[in-house]
Amino acid sequence: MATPPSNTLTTARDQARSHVVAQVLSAAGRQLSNAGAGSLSLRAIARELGIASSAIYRYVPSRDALLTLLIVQGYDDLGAYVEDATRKPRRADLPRRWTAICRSTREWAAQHPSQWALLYGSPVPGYAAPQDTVPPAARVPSLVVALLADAVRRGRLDDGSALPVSPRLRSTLKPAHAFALQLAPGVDLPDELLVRGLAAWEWLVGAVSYELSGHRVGSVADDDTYVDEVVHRIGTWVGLLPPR
Amino acid sequence: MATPPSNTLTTARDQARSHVVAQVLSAAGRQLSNAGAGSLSLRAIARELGIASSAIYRYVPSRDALLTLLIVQGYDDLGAYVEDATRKPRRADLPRRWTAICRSTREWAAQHPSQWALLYGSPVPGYAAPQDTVPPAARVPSLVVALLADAVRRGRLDDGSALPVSPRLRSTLKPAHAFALQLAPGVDLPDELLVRGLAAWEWLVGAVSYELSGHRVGSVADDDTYVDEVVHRIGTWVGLLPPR
DNA sequence: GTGGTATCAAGAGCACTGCTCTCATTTGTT
DNA sequence: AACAAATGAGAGCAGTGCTCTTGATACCAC
Repeated sequence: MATPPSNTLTTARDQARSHVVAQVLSAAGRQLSNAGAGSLSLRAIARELGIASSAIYRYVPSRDALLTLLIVQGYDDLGAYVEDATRKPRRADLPRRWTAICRSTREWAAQHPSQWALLYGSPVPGYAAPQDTVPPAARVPSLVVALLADAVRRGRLDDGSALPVSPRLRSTLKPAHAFALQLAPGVDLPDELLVRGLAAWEWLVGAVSYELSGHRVGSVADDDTYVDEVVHRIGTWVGLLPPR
Repeated sequence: MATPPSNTLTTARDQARSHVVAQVLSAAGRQLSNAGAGSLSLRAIARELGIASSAIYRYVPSRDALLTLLIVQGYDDLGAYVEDATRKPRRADLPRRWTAICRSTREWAAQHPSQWALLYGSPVPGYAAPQDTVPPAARVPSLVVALLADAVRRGRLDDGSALPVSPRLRSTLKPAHAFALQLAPGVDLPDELLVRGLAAWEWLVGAVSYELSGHRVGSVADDDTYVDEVVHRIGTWVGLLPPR
C-alpha cells in the first residue's frame, strides 16, 4: 500500500502536532489579552498546557517567532472583522462603507487592545517584521483602496478640494500606485486620491491608537461622539462623504 | 546656628544624591536609545555606574517609576524641541508655525525613536500613567492651541469648510474647551475649531508613529516628500494654510 | 513482527531579570 | 563623641528565555 499523498498532512502525528500548536497559539492569545505582549511568557503557556517548559520549543522556535504568529493572526482577525462589517452596506453606499471601515476597526481595537498594540504599537527594537506579515497587514488598506476605486468608477468622488500633484510626489507614490493597480486593475486611481486615501488610513490608525493609549482622556468627554464626528470629517475630506 | 533653609537642598549628601539620580537617568536614557524600553534593565544600569544592583533602589523605587521619569523627561525634551522650532518663524507667519510644529515633532521622533515609542506607543499593560506626566504631555498640544488662538485673533483662519457643531458634540468638547480657555484666556476658540485642532494633532502623532513603526515602507518611496505633502494638506484642512 | 529512526517529553542547568532582605559602612547632625 | 539617617554590598527568591542531555514514544520500511 502506497503512502498517502505527502502534501496533505494526515499522519496522526502531524495532526496531534498541529493541534498542540493551535493550543499554544490559543493560550498565547489569551495571555496576550490578559497581560499584554510584554509579559507573554512561554513558561506560563507551558504551565497552562500542562507540559514541561522545554517542550514548548518543539512547537514554537522562540518567543519572537510566537509573537510573529500572533501578529499574523491579529492582522487576519482584524481584516476578517472589518471585511465583514464592510460587506453589510450596499456596495453603492459609499458613505456607509467608509464609516463601516472606520467603526469596525475601532471596535476591534477596543475589543482586542493588546493585539492592536502588537500590530500598530511601538515595534520591539531589534524585531523586524518578517515578510509573511505583509499580506495580512494589507487586508484593511485593501478595503480602503477598493472603496476608492468604486468611487472613481462610479464618478461619485468629490474632487472639490483636489490639489495638483508635483512630479516629485508622483514618483514617491509609485509603490502605492502599484498596490492599487494590482488590487483594482480596471480603474486608475489618480495619485491625488492615493495621498488622500493613505493619509486617511494613517489618521484612522493614529486616532485609534491615541484613544487606546489613553491620551485623549483629558480632552474629550465622550470618545464615541468625538470619533463619529472625525470619521465623518475625514470621509468628507477624502471626498467619499457629502459635507453633511 | 540655625539650619539653612530646608526648602533649598544644599546638604552635600543631597547634592551627591541628585547627581547619582541624574547619572541613573542618563544611563537609562542611553540604554533606552540603544535597546528600547522593553529591555531596560536596572541591573545593567547599576553595572554601568559601577554599583551593586541592589543599590539602584536607593535612587529609584522601581522599574516602573524609572519609566515614568523617562516619560516625563521625554515629554519635556520633545516639548522644548518643538517650542524652539516654533519660535523661529515670525509670530504672524501662521503657515510656517504650523509646519514648524509638524516637522520638528517628526524630527524629534526620528532622532529619539525609543522615547517616542515610550510616549505615544503601546502602553505597558497594567501601567497607568501617573498624574505628573500630564502637564509635560500637554506642551506640544499647547502650541497648537496657541497657534489656533492667534489665527482666530488675527482673523486669519479659513473657515470655508466649517461644519455645524451639534449640541452633543459641543458638550463632549467641554474639557478641550476648558484647556484652550485656560491657555488663551482672551480668545474664545469655537468648538468647531477645537475638533479640527485636536484631530490634526492626533493625525500628526499617528503619521509619525506609522512611519516609525515601518508600516509605510511598502506604500511610499520617499517619506519626506510624502509627509511634507500631508502636513500641508492637514494645515489646509485646519484652515491655517491657503490651498497652495 | 522487528529493527531503525524521527519525534517528543522531561529535567537539569545557564545567564539573566526585578526586587527584598540583612548587615556593615559611611556621612551629617546634635 | 554619640547617635541617627543614608548608603553600599551581598545573598537570596521567584521568575524569565533558551539549550543540552536523557529516556520514552510512535511511526515506517523491511
